[in-house]
Amino acid sequence: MSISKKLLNNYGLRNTAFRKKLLQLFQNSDSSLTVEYIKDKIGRNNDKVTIYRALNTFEKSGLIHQVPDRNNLSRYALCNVECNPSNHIHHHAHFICDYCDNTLCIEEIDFPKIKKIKGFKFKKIELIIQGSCPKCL
Amino acid sequence: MSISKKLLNNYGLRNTAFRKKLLQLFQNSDSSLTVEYIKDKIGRNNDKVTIYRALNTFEKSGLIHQVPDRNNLSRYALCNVECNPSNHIHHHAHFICDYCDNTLCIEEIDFPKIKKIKGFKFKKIELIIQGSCPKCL
DNA sequence: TAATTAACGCAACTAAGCTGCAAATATAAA
DNA sequence: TTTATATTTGCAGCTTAGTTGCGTTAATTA
Ligand SMILES: [Zn+2]
Ligand SMILES: [Zn+2]
Ligand SMILES: [Zn+2]
Ligand SMILES: [Zn+2]
Repeated sequence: MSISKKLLNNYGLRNTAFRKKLLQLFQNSDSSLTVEYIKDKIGRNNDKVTIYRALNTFEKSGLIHQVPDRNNLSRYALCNVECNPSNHIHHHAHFICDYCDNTLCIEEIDFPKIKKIKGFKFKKIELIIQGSCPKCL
Repeated sequence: MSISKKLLNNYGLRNTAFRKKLLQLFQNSDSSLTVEYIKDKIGRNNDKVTIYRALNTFEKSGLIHQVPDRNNLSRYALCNVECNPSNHIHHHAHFICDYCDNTLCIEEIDFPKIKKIKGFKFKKIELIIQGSCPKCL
């Protein structure tokens, strides 16, 4: 399913000019985006509240997913096209660069199998790696 | 080396009444603590700034380490006694409970070996698991 | 085109965490 | 023990990411 089709279908999202611009920002980037970056790129015509709400909506729809950020800010990356509101689980690692503060989704890593522990129920496993990214190495 | 001795030795930390109380809170708990919890337990005589600064100092000394929190709040847990200012790396997973919002250090999990990827340098690997803890299962 | 409903923009708010400074307390020196 | 020095604490006020409410605007539907 194409991303614009998902935008239309899921939750009856309306295809507004702002949302198209926002989606393009993600598609034109090879990494995740912070609100600050989006604010800068999208121009100050659009309010930060609009950005926060759109990100929220996009996340619920399975268009984007939140990724960890070195400074604990809201940060999002595109999902693969298989995600949707009810199935929205990723099996890739996230890499945080200590130097450029970027976060990257890394599909190349074999996601570790974690064996159960008595007394716990595991629902989601996240692997976060810190270090230096190709640009900063 | 005992924990209170570490408090004295490392970084020349002064053994104040507040710090002893704070350290005891950690020692008397089997999980990690938030600032909110500390505020409640320690009484309102002590200012939140004092708490934040003490936590910061404790972390630098290798007494405690920050753990992930479900709501992105500051949350800390005791280190094992081997930690110190210059060697402060943990090889255990962190478990976040979706129901009681607690975070637990889990030593029982075999920490996965992640193989290198060309272009990256990995310095630290974190494993974060979500689900329900024994109390909430 | 008109009616309906969702999205947007603005202003004001919330709350975690930080900074600066003066007063209090712990340690070291005399 | 007293004095001097350095660190910690408490207070007040600040910063800023993210949220809430509400009236206006724009997209979809009939
Ligand atoms: Zn980098
Ligand atoms: Zn990702
Ligand atoms: Zn629980
Ligand atoms: Zn831990």
